[in-house]
Amino acid sequence: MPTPRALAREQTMREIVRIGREHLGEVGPAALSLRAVARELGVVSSAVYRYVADRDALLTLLIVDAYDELGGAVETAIAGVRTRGEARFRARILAGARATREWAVAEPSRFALLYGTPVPGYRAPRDTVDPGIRVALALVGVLDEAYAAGVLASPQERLARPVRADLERQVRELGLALPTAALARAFALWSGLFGLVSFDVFDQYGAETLTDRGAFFEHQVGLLADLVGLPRAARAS
Amino acid sequence: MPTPRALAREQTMREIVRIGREHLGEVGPAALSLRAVARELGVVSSAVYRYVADRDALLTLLIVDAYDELGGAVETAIAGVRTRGEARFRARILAGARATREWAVAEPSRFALLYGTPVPGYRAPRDTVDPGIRVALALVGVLDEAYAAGVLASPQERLARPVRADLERQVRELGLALPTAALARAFALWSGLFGLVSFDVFDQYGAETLTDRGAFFEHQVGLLADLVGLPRAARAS
DNA sequence: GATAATCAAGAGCAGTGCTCACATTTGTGA
DNA sequence: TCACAAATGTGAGCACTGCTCTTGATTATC
Repeated sequence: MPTPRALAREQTMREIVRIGREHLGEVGPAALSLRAVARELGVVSSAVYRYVADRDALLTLLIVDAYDELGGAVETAIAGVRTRGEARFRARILAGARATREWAVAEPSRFALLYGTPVPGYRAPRDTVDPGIRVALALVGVLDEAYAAGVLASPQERLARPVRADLERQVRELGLALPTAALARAFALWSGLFGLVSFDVFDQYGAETLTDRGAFFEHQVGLLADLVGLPRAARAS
Repeated sequence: MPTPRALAREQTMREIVRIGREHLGEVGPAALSLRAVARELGVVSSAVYRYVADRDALLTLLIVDAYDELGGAVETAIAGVRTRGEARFRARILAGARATREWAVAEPSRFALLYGTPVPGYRAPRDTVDPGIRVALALVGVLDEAYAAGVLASPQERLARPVRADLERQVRELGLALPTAALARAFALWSGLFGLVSFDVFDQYGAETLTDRGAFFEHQVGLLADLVGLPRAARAS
């Protein structure tokens, strides 16, 4: 039976995260201010240190929060795909990628918090790694299923010994059916996806280079899906 | 004939950039302090505003500086490739990619300044876009040559209309021989490369996932080179 | 040589993260 | 029930930040 004080504490905690998230949306990670959060919480600045050790601790809270939301969005997007047959895997990857981009475009500051410059002096604690790889796991999961269904082309390039060893360990730890070379390609999909989204959100293409970034993204993800060995919908039968 | 004062000014300017670059290496973009630069310059904090309008202006200076160095490194790496025959294009792309990663690993803060979270409230001015695409241009140049030499496979996927229009304009403006679909793939190479480097520099792979990141990177870039249509060295003759 | 542009200094404003001594509230064991 | 201890909030304070403004010194130019 939780004491009322504990309840109040939990609620204050949630409130802090809420306000932090809100401010993050307005100013970006580097400018996030504990004092401003305290102000909006209606409390003097030093009081918030009773709940949050550090500015870094607040960032960690917000990082986990953001990872969770992004991970959830990608997972539900993948789960919501209704396509049937061999094309379903490619459709799932596309849906997950689209969800990633849409979340990032809608929440650029939070995306930046996760995949941009690490905040100065900030070292990610343990709690952030599990939610951090959720998106990657979702993508790899789809590819693993595709492989099990015999839809995924098996790459035949050879891997250097240390790379092979690392990937074999990953395959074991995650309990995958995927061959190691295919897992390597899954990594390419993952980092490629975030390269695309970063360039988009951080405006790395010139301002007037692309008129329809959504369509461009779609095409690029299609290329990544090719790379990873997923067949195109229109089969050359 | 430049007056001595103008000379002094230029030298001070260079000194500011030098110190800024140095501090950047220690603290990261968000924590870069004009006051600290002034201190090390041996001058009171307000004096540096005679040379640099803003903290943002200093960042712009450093951004251009970093873009130039990275661009130069990539260009000389590409120019230094001695491989002959059809394999030379792939070797050049690999060399450029390697140079990118090596520069980024050696200068994580400056890489972050270029490709990480845009600094809060910072809007890139005109001066930064030209040096900003130097790496991209170098890569595209290699691919264009490869295409002209008949070594680059021509992709046959179709492009959505807005994407095709944008890419066609790019082809025209840059005076490329490359088909638009190949340019699309060149973009994939570009963003993929920076996705890889970002993940590496910003520690996005778990801390203990990869034991030999250099080898892993090499493999991944190889995949991107495949994607873009460059033939592997070992031909299946 | 007088005038005007340039540069440096120093004080000051508003903001930041964070610490500490202190007061108040709240939970708990004797 | 009451005293004691833990938890929570306050306000002052330190050292730092970006940036502005006034004042004084230096330097170029007419």
